[in-house]
Amino acid sequence: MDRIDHGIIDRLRLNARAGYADIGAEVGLSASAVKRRIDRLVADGVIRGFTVQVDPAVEGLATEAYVELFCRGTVSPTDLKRILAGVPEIVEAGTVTGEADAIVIMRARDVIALEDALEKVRAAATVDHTRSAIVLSKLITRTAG
Amino acid sequence: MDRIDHGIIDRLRLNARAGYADIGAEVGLSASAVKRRIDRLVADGVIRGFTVQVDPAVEGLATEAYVELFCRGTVSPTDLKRILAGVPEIVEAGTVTGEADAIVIMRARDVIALEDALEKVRAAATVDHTRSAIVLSKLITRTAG
DNA sequence: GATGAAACCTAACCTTT
DNA sequence: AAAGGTTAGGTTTCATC
Repeated sequence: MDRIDHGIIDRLRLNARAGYADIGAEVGLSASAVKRRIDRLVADGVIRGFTVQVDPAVEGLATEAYVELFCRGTVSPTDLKRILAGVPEIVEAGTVTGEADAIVIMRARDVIALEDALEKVRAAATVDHTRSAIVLSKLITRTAG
Repeated sequence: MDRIDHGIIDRLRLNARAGYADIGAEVGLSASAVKRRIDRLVADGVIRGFTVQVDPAVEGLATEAYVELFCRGTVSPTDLKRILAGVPEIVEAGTVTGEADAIVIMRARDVIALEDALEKVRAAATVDHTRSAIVLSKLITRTAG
């Protein structure tokens, strides 16, 4: 993982279908040298895969929300994980510093479906309450999701 | 967006570098028909781009934070977008319902780098203050990011 | 990094509905 | 018209040196 590997990954991030020669021109390497590096990055697990970014509206997952989770007493990350794993609408979740115990990102077809999913989270005995912020307009999306 | 388009996207999701002929064999179309459909999906904005999934640990972006943004007066989503677009550490951002004007997800090497990035956001005249929650442990990751 | 054979992409043209 | 198939060329990939 040197400077050139990072350059190659940056290029692939912008366009995973770019040709080896094009990438090589950017990072100052021949096409075959670029291919050897990419093959190695994939073999080593640095690159996990090549994927496509799709308009969420088309996917039927237009409604997104950031949800803060507040629990009763002390809950271990393992317990939280078990509770959240069963809700497919949860796209991302993590324990956090600050007031809340965890922050959860959810995606669903519409607000109704989102509320249903939220109800599943709230149903857990350890969950005291939640605070949701529904996304109105997406400003930046640099993840593949 | 018929059944075949969805099939093509599913294939691309698994491997964005797959050849047109390979995809065609899966969905029952010739290579050129597949290319025409993919070109159309990109032109129509259904496919936003092709990207790479990288092991976050290797990338040195281990530290993540959810940041609530509070602005002075009224700020348009367009203005917000302009402010946030210049900070590469921002992975996702959107305007939201509730108290905050926007929620921003950031990723950086460590807490120091995160603070630097946060400072760049705060530097904007329209930003009044921010409230950050640093991720302690990731519980669920269903996005490609 | 260069080479050459094989595979692939791409655009033009033709056929089908 | 709109969508798919076929073909031919130029280009890219990929193993080998």
